[in-house]
Amino acid sequence: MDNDLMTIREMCEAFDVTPRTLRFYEAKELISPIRDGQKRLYTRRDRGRLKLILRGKRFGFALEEMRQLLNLYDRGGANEEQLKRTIVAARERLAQMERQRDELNEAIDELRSQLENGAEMLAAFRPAAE
Amino acid sequence: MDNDLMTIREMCEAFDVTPRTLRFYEAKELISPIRDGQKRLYTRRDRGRLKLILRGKRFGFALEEMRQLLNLYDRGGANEEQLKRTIVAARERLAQMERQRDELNEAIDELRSQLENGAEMLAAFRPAAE
DNA sequence: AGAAAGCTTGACGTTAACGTAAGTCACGAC
DNA sequence: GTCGTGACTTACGTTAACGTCAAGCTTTCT
Repeated sequence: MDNDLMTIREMCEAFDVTPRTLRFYEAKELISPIRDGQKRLYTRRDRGRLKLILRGKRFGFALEEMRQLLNLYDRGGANEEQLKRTIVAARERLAQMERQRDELNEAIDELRSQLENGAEMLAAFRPAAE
Repeated sequence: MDNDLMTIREMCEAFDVTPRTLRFYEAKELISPIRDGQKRLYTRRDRGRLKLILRGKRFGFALEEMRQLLNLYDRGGANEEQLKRTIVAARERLAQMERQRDELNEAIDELRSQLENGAEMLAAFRPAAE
């Protein structure tokens, strides 16, 4: 089982990303595959990190934020203090996401009500109306 | 009542935007204030358009989209055909927004459930866990 | 062995919506 | 007249997350 080492191609297919993305993440120090000559080989650790990175993206975390979180873990995830920071960061993000969703909902309601007014929709786009 | 003409400063305060923003919108042909010498003077029409632009932004419309919508209206909002296009555009945007919100909600639920697991949150950020 | 494939690094390009800096102009105040 | 103030134009800078060449090195197929 060379199941443990994957080429860049395999990684791309497995995670549905482009090679450029993986190299980019590496340049940003988010992952650090080993080298066989000049080729990159990704370990299970890399896959784990990538998985988290992609998940983080779905949460809206920026890559830099994810890097910090991953580093926090590396330097002792067992560390109570570090863990707390991670949790705090996550909580803040959660709050952000909820605010964002609320605003989005308001905008949706507003736009929908405009639409429901049928042709009165025009009023919404009537410049100097009245 | 010079209520009808406003300077760039007054506009900025009234709408909470910077001068740069107004000039930028002008460059993008979203508004077109008249000139008193070299100074810009904004009419009620400009204010109406700006209001719509800012509202559109809250809806997530890009400036270019707003420009098109505003133009549609200008060239005969009374035109049945144009109106339909506007409505279609709005409907599509609405659908987009709803999809976006749904995804956001999923991410929120996911992140929240991680957090609710208290310290198990760590698991979410545990690279090669298990 | 020669060519096609695949990987690599490097570096510039892209998009949106302005920010920011530099140098001019014009006008009321003194 | 000239100083301060505000407005103006022009143009480059910014941010994020890659995309898109370009050009060279290997490995692989035939």
